[in-house]
Order: sequence, then C-alpha cells, then structure tokens
Amino acid sequence: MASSPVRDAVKTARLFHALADETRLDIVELLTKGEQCVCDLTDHLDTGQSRLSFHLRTLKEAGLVKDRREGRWNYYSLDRDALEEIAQIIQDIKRRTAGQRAPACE
Amino acid sequence: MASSPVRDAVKTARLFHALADETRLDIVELLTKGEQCVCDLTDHLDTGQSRLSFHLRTLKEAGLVKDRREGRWNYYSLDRDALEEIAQIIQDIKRRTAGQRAPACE
DNA sequence: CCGATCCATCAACATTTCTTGCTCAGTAAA
DNA sequence: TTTACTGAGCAAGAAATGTTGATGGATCGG
Repeated sequence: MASSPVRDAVKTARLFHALADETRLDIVELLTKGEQCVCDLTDHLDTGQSRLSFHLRTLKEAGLVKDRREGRWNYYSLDRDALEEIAQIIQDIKRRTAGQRAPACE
Repeated sequence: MASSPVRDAVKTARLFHALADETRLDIVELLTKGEQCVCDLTDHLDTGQSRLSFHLRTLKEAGLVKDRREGRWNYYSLDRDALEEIAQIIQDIKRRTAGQRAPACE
C-alpha cells in the first residue's frame, strides 16, 4: 500500500529538505529530548529568535514538527509519524535496491 | 559507536539535501532498478543532459551514488551504505524520541 | 492599565542552488 | 583520420532559501 517515493515526490522532497540544514538538525536533536518551547531552543542554540522561528516553520510545514500553544509559550515537538514515514521511504528504497544487476546500456 | 546526527551535521545535512529535490528523487527511483548509464537516465527523465549531470554530481558528492566508467558510458548506481547510514540516523532519532515528556518551560 | 515577555511575520538583503546553453575531452566506429 | 556520441564542467542568469533587524499581536504579572 505504501506509495513510491516518486508519487508524492513534492512532499518527500520537502521532508528531506527539512533535514537538509545544520540548524534544523540541531533543533531536531534538541527535540529528541522532548517537547520544548521556543525560548529554550533559543537559549540552547545561541541564535537569533527570528532565524529560529524561520527554521521551526520550515520544519513544521514539512510536517516533521508539531507546535502547541500554552499561555504565551509555543511548544514544539517531533512528529513521530513523519519520522516513521521517512524511515519507510528509505526502507522501501533499500529493499527494492537489494541485489540487482544492470540492464546493459548500448 | 554510531555518532549522533549533530556530530557530523554537515555530512548529514548534505545527505538529506541530496534527497531534497524531485529530480534527484526520480533519479534514485530509477536507480533502484539497478545500475544505469546517463543516456538511459536522460531518456527516462526527459531533461537536459547538463541538468541531469548536475544532479548526478550532487548525489555523488553526498555519497548517495557511485559512478563507474566503461568505454564511453558512465554508469551510476545507488550506494547501499549511504542508504543504510540514512536509515540509521532516522532510527536513532526515532529511538531517542520514544515516549518522552517535556522539561517544563517557564 | 502598563510594562515585560514570547514569538510569528515582514521587508530587505545576502547567499545558495538550480537551469540553460555551450564547450571540450574521451571513446568508438566508419 | 574524420565523424559521431557520451557526458563532465563552466559561465551567466534565474529562482529559491536563509539572515537580520524591526514591528506587532497575544499573554501575563504588577
């Protein structure tokens, strides 16, 4: 039932794009410890608030991250479904790649 | 022994970046069928040769793809180790993310 | 209220990435 | 040879992304 990477290539590309940046990888790393508010992330990442906000939005639009408002704080957390989805995509490629030979060119 | 995503963030980012593009996902998709020469890819992808070459180089520099020369043909194929590496990174994040609660903000 | 805090968003600019057309080296076949 | 083909790489421009500083809405404590 799993669709091939190509079918939703746009979504897949966006998912990988979200992880294709050092700052965003740092954010993801921090979020593995659990839900965090933006202020915490700002502290740990030593970066401008607006820059951080930009990257959080990128992650969110890719679906990798969820946000939740509580009072004046915004909490972000990893979306496990998205992680699972990426894992599936890679697994799928790996599986289909297993032990093939080339269709000769020429 | 596995290093965290952050340690080699540059490499990791480049790996994901390689997959963060529809054309490159199409290439990867084609390569799951096995090693292919550039001319085959050009046929199947209906795109300019130079554009294709650019994307192949991106994939290659990320380590996702290997190339091999034979006569006047260049054959490309997926690098299973790189796929495995990506799978590991995602697995690692998933594992560490499992069932946490937030360290309260405030 | 008033001031402070949290954070998204905007505009302007900087940087990076992608595209396109061209050229050229290497190989092979006539 | 000469001609044809494969495919890398360059240069210039287009497009997408990222950065920075400033603004403002929402929430809260005093």
